[in-house]
Amino acid sequence: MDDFAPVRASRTFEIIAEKIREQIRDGKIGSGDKLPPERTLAQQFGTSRNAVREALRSLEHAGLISLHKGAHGGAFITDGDPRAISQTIEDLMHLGGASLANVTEARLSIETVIVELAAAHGTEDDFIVLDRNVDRVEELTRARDMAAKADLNMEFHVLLAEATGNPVLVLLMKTLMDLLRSVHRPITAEDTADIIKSRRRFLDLLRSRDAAAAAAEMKDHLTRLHLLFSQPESAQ
Amino acid sequence: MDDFAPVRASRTFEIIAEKIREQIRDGKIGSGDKLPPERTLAQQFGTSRNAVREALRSLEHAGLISLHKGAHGGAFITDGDPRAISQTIEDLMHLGGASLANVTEARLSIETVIVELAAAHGTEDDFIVLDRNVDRVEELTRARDMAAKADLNMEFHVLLAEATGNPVLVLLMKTLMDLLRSVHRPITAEDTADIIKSRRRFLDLLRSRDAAAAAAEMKDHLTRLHLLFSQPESAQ
DNA sequence: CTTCTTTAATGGTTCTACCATTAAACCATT
DNA sequence: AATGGTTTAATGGTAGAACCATTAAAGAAG
Repeated sequence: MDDFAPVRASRTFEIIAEKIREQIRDGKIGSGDKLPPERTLAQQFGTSRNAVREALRSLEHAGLISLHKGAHGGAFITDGDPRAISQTIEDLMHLGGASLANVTEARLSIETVIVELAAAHGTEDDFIVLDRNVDRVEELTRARDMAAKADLNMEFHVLLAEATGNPVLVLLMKTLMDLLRSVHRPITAEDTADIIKSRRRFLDLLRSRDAAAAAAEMKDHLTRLHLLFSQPESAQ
Repeated sequence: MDDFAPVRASRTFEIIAEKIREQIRDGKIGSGDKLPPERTLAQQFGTSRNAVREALRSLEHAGLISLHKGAHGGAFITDGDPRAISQTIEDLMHLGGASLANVTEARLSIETVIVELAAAHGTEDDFIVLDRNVDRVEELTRARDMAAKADLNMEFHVLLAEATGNPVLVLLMKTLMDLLRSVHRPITAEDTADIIKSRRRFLDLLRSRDAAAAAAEMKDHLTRLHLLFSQPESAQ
């Protein structure tokens, strides 16, 4: 591996960014808090406003802060936006030559693992949240609100990841969903009844802690969707 | 999900960054190429150098470019640095409250999947590369070069991911390894003989395309290491 | 031919000024 | 009093010029 990478903590804006990161790590500032205005920060750190801005730019790109203009604007600590990662992966995909099929395969693989862990560690509360999601999908299907339905369908997978109790897996799933969303066409109306039925079966299996059967059900469902990929309209 | 996010493509440095991204996507500039100097870019885009610098900052944080000072320095297109993602995930872990155990669990899960795919899609060339890695680990063990050995051991997992032929999985594995490396203590000398033996068995199973047995061997090995975690010295 | 010095290119930093947007305070009309 | 417009101050965004620090190459000295 390429260890011994040049250290370069020399640049002042990196130091500034690191100091702010520290404050977040140490809990001195947390989600929702506002950082002082740029001019104040520049004075406090004894640097130029430019350096502060470049530091904020870096933190913003990392999804740690979000900037708002105007009076009572400023830099606010976010609750962690996974889109930062998605963007990065998307960039690297272009450089590394990854395809949509690669993303899909990775997603299928991770989903399988998540199902197993969710069956093992998921609580009844987790399952109820999943139930509700399916209920809402059913409603929206009747209302023919396809855009909202697509979002909910993606949310299902994220909620499933949350049932594992592992934030890292949640993050990975969110990232992959975000990636897929950026290239997907609007969802179609068809197959929805099937999806809902499959989901209900899946949740039953999850409740009975039958990881293998649940994984099989999910895999079955996903590969069926996977087939739709090559066709003009696909989804989720 | 939180769609309808504020668009905000207004800021000029974002437009600049996007233009450069486009050039990379369209292949007009590629890995290793050098961007024009900041002053030139500012002139070309008709903006201030400040805006250009903030755009470059963003691209740098994304791991797309790397900046070098001095004559013949400049902004060079990289081949995609996964450390950008690691940093981001590390940040989000702090915000989201993820633990080292969470990372380890995620890694174990993904590793299992990777083994299966590697057994299915890996070529003899891939396996040879893995053989060589184990050979080198053996050498370094005799030479007692622990630092280099630790790197090689991590490389093994990345190489295994490469055997799946899926760049996304490679990226995920690199990221997780990078995360683990940042918190790991130096590897110990013990158990190395076991590791090497286990790896050789593992490669044999991989060659015979016995995904299940290979996964079992790897899982066995990893969980044994996992146990060492709670003890003062651990590794890889 | 080697070694030191100079030089020019380039990113890093600072400073100052001004623009654009936003929310709140204020005021005027109804 | 309620409504609606206007001003104002706070704050991020942009611009431009000057200077510093570092680096690699060219040139000078030995």
